[in-house]
Amino acid sequence: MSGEIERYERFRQDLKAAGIRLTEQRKVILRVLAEADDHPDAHALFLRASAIDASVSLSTVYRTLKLLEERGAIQRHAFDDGRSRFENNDVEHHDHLIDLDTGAVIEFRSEKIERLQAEIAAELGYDIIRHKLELYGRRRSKN
Amino acid sequence: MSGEIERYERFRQDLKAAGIRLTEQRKVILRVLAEADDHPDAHALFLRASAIDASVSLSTVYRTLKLLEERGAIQRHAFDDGRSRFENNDVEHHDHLIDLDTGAVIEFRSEKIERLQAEIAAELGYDIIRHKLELYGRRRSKN
DNA sequence: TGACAGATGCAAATCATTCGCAATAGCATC
DNA sequence: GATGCTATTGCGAATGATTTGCATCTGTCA
Repeated sequence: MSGEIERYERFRQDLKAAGIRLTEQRKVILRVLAEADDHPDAHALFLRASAIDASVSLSTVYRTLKLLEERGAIQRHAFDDGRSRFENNDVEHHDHLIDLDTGAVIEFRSEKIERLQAEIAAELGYDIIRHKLELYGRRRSKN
Repeated sequence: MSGEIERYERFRQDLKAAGIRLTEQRKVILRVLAEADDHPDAHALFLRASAIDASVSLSTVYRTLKLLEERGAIQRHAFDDGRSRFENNDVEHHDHLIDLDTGAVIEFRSEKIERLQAEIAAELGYDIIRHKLELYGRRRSKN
């Protein structure tokens, strides 16, 4: 995927433009995030970053994640397992289906559901800022 | 609402049938839950229960909540504010719209969305066990 | 190259929740 | 109604994820 490099560059530009220092640790974390195509939690990202540069601390991982989340560069998800999981925010919006047996996360998107949500909120007098749709399911047995 | 008394009785019967002791503390917590028509967290429930019977501890509130959740008598929700909120499980299934400014929780239900979710899961080869749909929004300005 | 504000690592602090343990109290039995 | 066994309780300590205080370090820009 060349998308990873683009992603990394986007992170980089984004921080630069905001006058935020591009430290060695941040570079490593940005790289790890850019390469991630799963939904890692803070500790997993810390492990991946540490493997590249041992000077990266868990605190900095948390601080950087918060920074990127605030700038809208990544998304934080709170699935039902307690900790937060992160994902690049440059992809098209989608929802998640979590496999209850394996913990696997499958992404999907339904235009119809998006539209219905907006309609429902409007009826209730609200504008949706964001939403969360998670399906928890089991693989359908093929009998 | 006379529903509260029925609810309380249902909790009571449920625990009794399972051979679980009906302690003074549990009675108070069951009552508080039966009376709740909002989505209180553990600490809020603890405060309400303490007001009735000071001998109720936070630990017991947590233990009782877990007990009732496991027995399917109440539902646990993990909105984006970190802690768990609880709600009676005898009401019709519904989803939630959370007011980002006030924290208020509005319940709604859409048959269409329910159906679409099942369709999507089926296409991906899954059966939905449960799902979570939360809309986070702001009151629409009336101009 | 120097200066300084922003960033870092570490350890300690939070916050919600759980757990260990000795003391207590349901509840079935006598 | 008393007795005994075990589930349950309150307390405080432990946990796990995340945040924060602080002394030290390091980008960045002049």
